[in-house]
Amino acid sequence: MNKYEMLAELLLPDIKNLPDYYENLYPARNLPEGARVTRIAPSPTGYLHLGTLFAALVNRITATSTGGVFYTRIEDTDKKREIEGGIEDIIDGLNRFGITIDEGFVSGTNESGIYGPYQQSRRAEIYQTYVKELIKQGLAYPCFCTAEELEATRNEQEAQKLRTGYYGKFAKHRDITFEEAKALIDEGKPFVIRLKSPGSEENKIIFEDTVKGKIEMPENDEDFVLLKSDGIPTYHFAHAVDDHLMHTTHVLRGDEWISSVPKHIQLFKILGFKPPKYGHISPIMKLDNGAKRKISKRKDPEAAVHFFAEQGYDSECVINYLMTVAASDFEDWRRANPDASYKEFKFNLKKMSVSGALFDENKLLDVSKNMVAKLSSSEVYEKLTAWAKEFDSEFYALLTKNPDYTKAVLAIDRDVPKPRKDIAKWSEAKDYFSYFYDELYTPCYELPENIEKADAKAFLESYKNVYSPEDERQDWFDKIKAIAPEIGFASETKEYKANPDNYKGHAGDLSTVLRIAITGRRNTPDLCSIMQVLGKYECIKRIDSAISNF
RNA sequence: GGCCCGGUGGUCAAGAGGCCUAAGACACCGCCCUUUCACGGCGGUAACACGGGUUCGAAUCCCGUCCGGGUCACCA
Repeated sequence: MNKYEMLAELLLPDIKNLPDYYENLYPARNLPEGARVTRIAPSPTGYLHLGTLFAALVNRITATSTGGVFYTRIEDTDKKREIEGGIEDIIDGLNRFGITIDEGFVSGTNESGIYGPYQQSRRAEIYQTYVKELIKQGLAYPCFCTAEELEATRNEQEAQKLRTGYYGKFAKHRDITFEEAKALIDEGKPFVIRLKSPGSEENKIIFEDTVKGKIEMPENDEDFVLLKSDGIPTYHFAHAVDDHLMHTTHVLRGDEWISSVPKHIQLFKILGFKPPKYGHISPIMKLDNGAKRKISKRKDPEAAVHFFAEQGYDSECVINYLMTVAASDFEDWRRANPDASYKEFKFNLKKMSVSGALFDENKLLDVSKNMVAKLSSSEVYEKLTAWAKEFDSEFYALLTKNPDYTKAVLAIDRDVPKPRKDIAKWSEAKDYFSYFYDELYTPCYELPENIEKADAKAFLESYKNVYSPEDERQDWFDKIKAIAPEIGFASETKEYKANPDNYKGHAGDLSTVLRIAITGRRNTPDLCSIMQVLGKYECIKRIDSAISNF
């Protein structure tokens, strides 16, 4: 045994396997040419974040459009930050948005796949096996520096305006001998394992980022930590080992990782692994006091994906919105394929935006409106009530008290060739449909400026006498037109426009009066249908009330 | 501060040296259609960060400046 081998035994005495054991355990995937294997590796430190959802979408769609595999792996190597239920929250959250997972944690805490375990805290032995091999080859070594010592050298570097970090002459234990290490271990000193970086800052590495293009950076020369003192790897090391063993072809992650690519590439090289292709996704930003900044968990409610559920955005709408952000050609495709699932879209990483996009709620609203307008009234009923059940029990009770009535309400202007684009998110529905429910309805008797109160009253008085709840559209409007001349209004809009001075207004204005009397607002779906749904008793009641309140 | 990445209308963006008098979408405004409300159609306001090159020609290539973002942990 040479010195390095002795050191390896001293440091990791319990590791008996050789890397080959794992290389054989996790054989190459049997996939067709061009199939991409992607993954998302969240750490269970909090609720599902918008950025995580976005990254998951990009990975998912990349795998599906190449016939590949998308899997999840839990990066729980930092026990301090872990929160209870974090895994389920993220995995189930993904599923709720229709992101299906082929392998790894597929739902809740259910794991599947032959490349597991898919949780880093249960893979310690695997990482240690590879680290041990590195130590044997003199490519890794123990470092006994304390946090204070590290802090001190950093201060020193800053004072001398030098690059901070554990490298070169600042790598105190780089050449530690077996004897020195043994003495320190016998004293019970904790240690980490660091890489003995063969890199130099003078050298440049160039890599082709699948979304950002060619990137050139100085080679890594830092002896960064591979294994923490608890024997658990850092992200960098776990990434190299896992993505190699799980045969990931494309690592698509947030661009905050871009600066550690030199470390990663170096690791793959040293370990003798073939590096994956990297694609760095720009974060979704937010405008804050005129400045663009990455959306933040702490400050922005919309950072938590839960926000969208609460607001009543349909999960599919959110995904479609995210697709417009992810792929600049998605909207064109959507126009050409209005009814297709986004999953059929041929996604191309190169079409991704290189700079971070601002989160645009208007756009989300628009995407949602268009999608909700396509829903049938029974689908709307299902989704609306499901939402209300979870987030607005009072509204839910109202909605479900008389399901047939609610369905009739929702059917207005809906199951038709050109549906109304009105609701974008379910939380808007309560106000939007309020006049259908006495418990929610607050009348408003404000007339437009061009209509006199006396005329409005006179019209309503006449209308009340001819109104019949059975009237279909044509009859319904004919009655309004018939009354118009009696009170100085034109029955035809054209007549009025031809000679505006001859009339007080036109039949359209009178329908506005009726609309206000019945619904308290000037903008609603088809009034005739509304009156049919409301029924005679309610309509007469509201008309009477309007006559005395105008 | 070092190292990276980016900068086209209010927002998302197309754009790979001449097709750019710069597309499209959202938002906003106007008009038209219309038996109400919508839907729809048409149109409008509005942009290549700045300065130098290279070139017959630059939004596109190069350099610098400025601005924005990221990163510099035993966090991921």
